[in-house]
Formats: sequence, structure tokens, C-alpha cells
Amino acid sequence: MDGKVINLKSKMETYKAISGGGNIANCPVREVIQGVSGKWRSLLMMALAERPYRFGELRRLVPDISQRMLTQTLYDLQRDGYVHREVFPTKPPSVEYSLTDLGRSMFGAFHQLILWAELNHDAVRAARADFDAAQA
Amino acid sequence: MDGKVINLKSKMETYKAISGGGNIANCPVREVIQGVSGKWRSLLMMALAERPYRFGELRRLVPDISQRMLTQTLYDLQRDGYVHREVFPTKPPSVEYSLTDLGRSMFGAFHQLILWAELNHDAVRAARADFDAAQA
DNA sequence: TAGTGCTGGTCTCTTTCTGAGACTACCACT
DNA sequence: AGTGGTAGTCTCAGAAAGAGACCAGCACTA
Repeated sequence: MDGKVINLKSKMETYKAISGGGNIANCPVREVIQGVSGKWRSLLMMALAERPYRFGELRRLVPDISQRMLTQTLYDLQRDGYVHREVFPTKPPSVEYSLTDLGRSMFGAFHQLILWAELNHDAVRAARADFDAAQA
Repeated sequence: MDGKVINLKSKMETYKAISGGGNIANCPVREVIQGVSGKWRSLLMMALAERPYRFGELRRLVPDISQRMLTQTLYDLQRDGYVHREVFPTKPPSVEYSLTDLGRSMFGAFHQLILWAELNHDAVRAARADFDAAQA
């Protein structure tokens, strides 16, 4: 067999396979997944899943986020309906961010990934170390 | 009560709460999550979960990825141990990418999020539309 | 009464990352 | 001899992210 060369014919087949199973290039799923995929979005979701936080609290909690990114990421999360923003007219007006029902729902699914990461992060690190060693 | 002002004292408390429940600023979990979080990484994982693919197939399957990003993302996934790269010494050497056991394991957890996205993408889109309308 | 610090931001500048497209080198088929 | 398919690499422009200054208002303190 030199049947290793699978050209042309498989184009539509593979596309269909993906479309049926996981939805790839066109689809809303991709949009949602990428909406969760930001560097800070998952982190803030994790924080807010714990309890509501105020802006400054979040800034201290995630020390290496810039104010600019915190503002923007919270705005994006709010826009996507994951986070609720409430302004309290206290002396210096304070702003509290909390998860919406949609946010909690999404976090439920996301949580699986967090659990996996907790169990397997050393495997990933090991793989990375091996790979880097092999390259050197 | 003007007990809305929670300063200083709560710093360590919040940090501990997060550390216990979800691990935030320091931790390996964050590293792993962000490793999955790239724009293309999840997409390629979805593709490869279906079956192994060759470079050109992936390029056609995900039409809006550039070759540069495809090369690099596959390299990163390989480095993290999610993807196996095998070169076949055919006439023009072809390269096949497939999920490793670690990759399949991770994808199992990630799949939850995909399912959620399939069910709820319209809710997200609705939230976004509402929000944009309210801003205007 | 002026100084300091807290509130939640915005604005600008720099660096880093991403994306598009040209280019390589080899081989098969026409 | 030319065309197209293999898997990439290289370069350059544009977009995104990060660092840090700045703002306005109020409370507490010296």
C-alpha cells in the first residue's frame, strides 16, 4: 500500500465529519468558545464564581492584570451576559461584579476543565520539559 | 450600616478563598487553562479529536487560519503533550497530527464546554444584542 | 485646610502577538 | 518543461495587550 496519500476526495468528508461532531469553521460554538478563551476571562470567571467582587478587589486578587485589561475584560464578560455589574452610590461609588445565571451555567461546564487541569497539570509540565529537552 | 467599605482586612481572606476553591494567580491550573485558551488551540483540538489530520487538511478545514499560525499552534500543542506529530517518508513527505492520550483526556473535559456552547450560544448572542442595544 | 489615600476608571505609549502573503525545496503527473 | 501538491519558513504590517500616568470625588488626618 502506498495508500498514504489521501487527497481531494476527503475534503468534503472531513468537513462533514467535523460539522456533525463538533462544528468548526462557521459556527456559533466556535464564537462562544473563543469568547471564553481570553487570557483573563477564564481567570475572572473563576474569581467571580467564588463570590461577587469589586473592581479594586479583583485588581488585587489578580496582581498581574493591568487596570486597562481588567476594565475591558469585565466589560466584555458583561456584554456576553456572563457578568452583572452593579454600581452602589456609596461615598466613593463602588462597583460590584457578580456572575449572572448564564455565567454560573457556563462556569459549571468550564469547571470540568479546571478539575482536569488540577489533576493533570504535572503531566502537561512533564510533557513540555521532555519536549524542550528533546529539542536541545 | 455603612459597612459597604471592606478594605484591607479582606485581602488575605479573599486570597485564601480563591486559593482553596479554584487557584488563581500563582498556580499550575492557570497555566494549563491558558494553554488551552488560544484562539486556534481549541479549534484544532476539536478537529483532531475527530481523527488524525495532515497539515494541508487542517489548513483547508480551518480556512481562516494562516499557515504561520497553524504551524505554531500545532507546535505548541505538541510541546504541551496534547498532539503527536508523525512524519511519513512518502514521496513528498507528509506529516500527520493526532491526539495523544493526554490530549484525548483533556478534550474529554473540554467537551463539556463545547456541549454547553452548543446549547447556549443563542443565549449568549441574545445577551450581547441586548447589551449593545442598551448602550446605543 | 492641605495632604494622603481610597474609589473606579480613562488615556497614551511601548511591546508583544497575530495575520497575510511571498518564498523554498522536492517530487509526481501532464 | 510547466503545473500543482507536499510542509513549512520568513518578513512585514496591523491588532491586541501591558505599564503606568492621570482624573475626579470623598474621607480621614495632621
